Amino acid sequence: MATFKTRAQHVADDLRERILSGEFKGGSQLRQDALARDYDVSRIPVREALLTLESEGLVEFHAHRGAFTTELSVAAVRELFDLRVLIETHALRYAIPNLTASDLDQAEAILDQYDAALDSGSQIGNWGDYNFAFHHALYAPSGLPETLAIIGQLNTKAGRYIRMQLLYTRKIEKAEREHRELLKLARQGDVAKACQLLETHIKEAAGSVVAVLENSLNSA
Amino acid sequence: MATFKTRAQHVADDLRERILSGEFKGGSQLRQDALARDYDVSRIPVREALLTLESEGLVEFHAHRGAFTTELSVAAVRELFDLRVLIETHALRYAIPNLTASDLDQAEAILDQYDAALDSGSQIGNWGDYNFAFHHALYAPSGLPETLAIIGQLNTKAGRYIRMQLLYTRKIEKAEREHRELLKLARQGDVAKACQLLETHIKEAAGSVVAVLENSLNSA
DNA sequence: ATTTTGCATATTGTATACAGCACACAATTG
DNA sequence: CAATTGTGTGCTGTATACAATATGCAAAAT
Repeated sequence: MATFKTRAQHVADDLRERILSGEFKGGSQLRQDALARDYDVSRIPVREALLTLESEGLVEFHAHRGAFTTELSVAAVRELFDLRVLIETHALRYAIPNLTASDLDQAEAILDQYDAALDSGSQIGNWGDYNFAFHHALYAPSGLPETLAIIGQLNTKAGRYIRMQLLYTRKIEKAEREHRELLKLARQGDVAKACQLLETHIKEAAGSVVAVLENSLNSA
Repeated sequence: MATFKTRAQHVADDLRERILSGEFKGGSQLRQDALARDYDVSRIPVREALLTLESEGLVEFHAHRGAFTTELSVAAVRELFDLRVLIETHALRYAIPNLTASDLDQAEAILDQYDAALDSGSQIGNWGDYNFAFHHALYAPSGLPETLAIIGQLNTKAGRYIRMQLLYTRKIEKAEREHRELLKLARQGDVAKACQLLETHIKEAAGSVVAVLENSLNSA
């Protein structure tokens, strides 16, 4: 496959990472010229990258005024996480009957890998990526590509909030335990319980993000 | 607000219409140069338009090979319409308690407007737009912008299939009756029945699209 | 003092020009 | 003859250059 990556895609990938990491506050203007210098490219691939990020909901364009990072809001968190519950349980329901041993092992491997990284004292860094990789591994066997795409979208949009949570709370261990439990239920093929757990898993995450966010917005 | 429209946006809007209308078969290559001449602009806004359409799922980019319209598939129809049921009933559930008299009147006005256009013997043309406008009017009071955005996405993706259905079947009258009925249930505030009807409404549409599509793919 | 009008400037949006990759077909080698 | 490697062409991807718009500030008018 060797899928070639254009400069625009490189810029998009890196810039997405920077936005999710919180380098830019909500509502910051992203000047095309500055970014172009940053990445040592012309403004054209930068514009294309910004368009991509716009479609992902991380950035908004205003004609002749440029691109701004989208604002964070409590309402958006609530909505995004509600949608995650709705759609991810849907995907999980379809996926569980199709899960092969290899699928389950792969999902477990992701958890182990992350545990190892965590024990070695390294920084959380891209926990969000591990988190999504695990969830994705569970849903993928559903054989529903459009659904997976939307789940991916929701997770990139929610990514900024998830990072916030991890930065300001210490819920990772709890999430990890729930992941293990979720995997166990999936292994047993218990659709109802697995979906139930997934629902509370996501809703609790939403709760702590809202707490963090309300705090940070009040103090601002 | 007077939102300025860039050339890229104009091209995107028109091209989307052309793709949805079926002017391009699935998998057709969209040559940037030709489109640029078509719209009398340079290739840059064309590229940006194509990127927008890619994010909407109507087009796919392959590096250095260009943009192609996405392929149609029965599996995609099933999935997209299932998602519509899941998410649109969710939105409707939240919207109904918030519906004001003015909201309901507005929705009804859309139906009347369409009936008038239909009686005057004009072509179906943009029935898809009316259809979406009506659904959107019902969901908007849910106050869930992210959810509405996803519903919009699903509808543009499904748009190609919906047009197909209308072109090859005579189900519009039936759909219109169901719309009236849906509006009535919404007025009564009967969430359960309204969601039930919406579900069968969408599922039946899916069924007839699948029938059309299987036919057309077999004969190809 | 407050509002309004005009200009200056910075930044975006687009056209034009060029570089680079992919595919097809010819040439070459075993 | 088959497989493989060169080479040319057409298109995409990107840089550079230019046009057009929004914003801020200063000057003028009420």
